[in-house]
Amino acid sequence: MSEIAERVRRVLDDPGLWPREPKEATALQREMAGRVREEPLDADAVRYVAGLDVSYARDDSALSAAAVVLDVRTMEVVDSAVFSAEPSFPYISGLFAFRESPPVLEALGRLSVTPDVYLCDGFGLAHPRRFGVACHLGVLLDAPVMGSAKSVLYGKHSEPGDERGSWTPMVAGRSEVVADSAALAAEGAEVIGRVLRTRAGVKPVYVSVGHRVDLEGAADLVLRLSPRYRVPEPVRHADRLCGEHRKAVLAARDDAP
DNA sequence: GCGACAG
DNA sequence: ATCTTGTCGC
Repeated sequence: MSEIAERVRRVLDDPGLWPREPKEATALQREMAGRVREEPLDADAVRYVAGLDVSYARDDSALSAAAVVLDVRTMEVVDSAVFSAEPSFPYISGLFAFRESPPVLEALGRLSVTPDVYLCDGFGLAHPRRFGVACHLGVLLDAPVMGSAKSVLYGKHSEPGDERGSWTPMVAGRSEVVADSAALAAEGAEVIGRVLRTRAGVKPVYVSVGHRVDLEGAADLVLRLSPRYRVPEPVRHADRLCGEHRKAVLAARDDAP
């Protein structure tokens, strides 16, 4: 069994990490947030990136998670894994990780290639308690994780320029669009993420540090991973894979009750 | 108390 | 997230 698979098993089997009540989950986030570490990420040294995503049935009766590993140097898929089950935690904004992490970890435990860094479809530090799913997975695995979300949950930001690669900082505070978030950052506001235009003229993505990466390195890598579409390639692949898997599971279930 | 609210 | 066809625009 791989090192990651062992770590995954240990984490999933620890009942103390998976509270059933929102109140306890929030308390656990506050506790675990102190373990997040920001470290320099040399995007040039990264080779394998794992994109993570989860797909749900409309009635919430099933879910499928996928992890797809890409070689950044060729942008080719080198490994992938999926896992299906029933949701064990409701969707509550801010407690997203308690719903998505278990199936994602199960998928990660089934990979053969060990990723250098993981990319979540969601936030890391850009979270009310500075502990989004990217931080959560990072701390549980003690691995480099970054987050790339498609909409804002928390934080003030201004709109980046229309060109691909243009960006503005996200700073702590209630979700709000401001005239100049870079000025707020320069005045000392806590920078929690970056609004990044991965495709000219298209809505940007929101990048934040999960664990053991830095914002600069994460944003650099996310941009490289998005040469053509708004959403970074590893996440696009994972999105497609878990969606197909989830549909297949539902079809099989309704086909042979 | 009211509104917001990753996927 | 999911349910869904066509359609507006470069």
